[in-house]
Amino acid sequence: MGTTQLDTVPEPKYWHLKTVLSDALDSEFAVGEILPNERELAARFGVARATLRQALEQLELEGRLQRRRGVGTTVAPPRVGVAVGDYTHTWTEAGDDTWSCVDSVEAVPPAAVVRLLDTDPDAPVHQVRRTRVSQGQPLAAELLYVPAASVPGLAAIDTPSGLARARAVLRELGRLKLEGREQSVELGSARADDAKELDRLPGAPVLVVTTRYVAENRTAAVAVATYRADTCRLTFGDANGDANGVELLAG
Amino acid sequence: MGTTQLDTVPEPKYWHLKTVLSDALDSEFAVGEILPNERELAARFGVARATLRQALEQLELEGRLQRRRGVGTTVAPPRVGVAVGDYTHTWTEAGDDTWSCVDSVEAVPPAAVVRLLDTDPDAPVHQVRRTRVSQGQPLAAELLYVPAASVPGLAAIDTPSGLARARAVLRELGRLKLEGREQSVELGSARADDAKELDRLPGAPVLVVTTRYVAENRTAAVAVATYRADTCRLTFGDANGDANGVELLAG
DNA sequence: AAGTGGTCTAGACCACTGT
DNA sequence: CAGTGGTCTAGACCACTTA
Repeated sequence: MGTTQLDTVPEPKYWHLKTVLSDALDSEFAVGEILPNERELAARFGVARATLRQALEQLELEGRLQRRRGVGTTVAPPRVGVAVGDYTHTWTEAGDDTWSCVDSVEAVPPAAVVRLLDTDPDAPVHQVRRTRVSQGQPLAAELLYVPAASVPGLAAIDTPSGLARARAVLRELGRLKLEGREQSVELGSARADDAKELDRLPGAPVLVVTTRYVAENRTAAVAVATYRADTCRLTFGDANGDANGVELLAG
Repeated sequence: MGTTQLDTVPEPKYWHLKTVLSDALDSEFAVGEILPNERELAARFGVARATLRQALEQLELEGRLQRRRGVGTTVAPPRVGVAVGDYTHTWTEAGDDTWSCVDSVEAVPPAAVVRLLDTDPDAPVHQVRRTRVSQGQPLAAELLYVPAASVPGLAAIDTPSGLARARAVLRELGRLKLEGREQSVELGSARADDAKELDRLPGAPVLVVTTRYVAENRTAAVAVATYRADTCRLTFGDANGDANGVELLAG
């Protein structure tokens, strides 16, 4: 298997520390259990606190730990599998694991989104903010960009803004017959507003899912959803008949 | 748009620094250009080097920068879109953007993979190592787990190990008629062996794509591919007719 | 050999959470 | 309030690349 070469390169301390801690998590700790605080752990391992933190950071990145300021470091449960590749809950708003609207405004989208929408760079579009929650835990925050052309039935002065308006946009969007969809996933860091929805600090690692919805041979809408990278595993089922959206890839 | 509230919470220095640097990258630097070194940048902004590094780290995570020890920090090109959701190049080995075999051994897979394979926990399986390269840049390292039952035509003593054996396993695997596939994406950190293939340091952030191949109502194989999170954007096309695997979501 | 980013230290203070 | 994790400093040394 792996290179059994005698490490000519000495392993960094934090890397070794991470391995030791990881093993300890498997054998000596239960999910939800709280670890000794950072100062004590650092002392116990004979390293500076910064070095210990480097190890903890990696373990949190891998979804093994959860750190909360003022509280402590706890052992994280296994990541939740979140379906992002099926059509079942696209615009609907019902059940435990679906999107729920927050609000809506009309504004000019960022340049990156304009490229996908192929609208006028200065043309305002409907922006609908949604969040996805499962089992009480916030999973994702989304910003949906809907050109006015995609919701012709929506009177501009229908409702000024807010939740009612968001629902109105989605209702109109539901009339469209989707012909296809393109998605991409990349690593990002949470913007301040998203971080707030996700109950994380700004800059927290997130998986950014960009979806381009195609209808009538045009881009009907673009969604940019940021999922908590520490707690989520995104699933793209191809031949699975899972009823609800949240399901594990493993048994 | 953004909360225009007067920040009751003072912004961390590294966060503000990141914003400033990000803007500078957009306006004053070209792709591939080399930045001033960390010590000088830190002095220029009047912060400790560790603080500056925290900002650089985030920008690297977002794919804006590329740091190489002994060389310097350069402005990264936009992320490459990598198709992971189509069937075209599954076992084949040809062209610029495909998998190329490295070697193969027979060994007992880790527990997490055993759960997906539903084989005996102690039963060895064929493991094929592959790498995915595009435009000279390594994109991903993969470990394919193939139970002996999926490749009945392969004599156990066909070839001892190495590249020839890897090709033999894939050839036999090609005889199977795939019925479906399940994929998941999650954030991870590169193991030492993967990091070497990806030309990164151990612990570098990666997107781990786990694929379960289904044939004849059984799990034919499981692939665990780790993509460089800094340089890759994974695309899951649903209605796109892109010929080659590497294509942008945007135009 | 010089210059780069990567690791590590031993402190300090701040922001947040609970009681 | 005491205790937690988050930020920040000013140094030091190491590993690596390039010339």
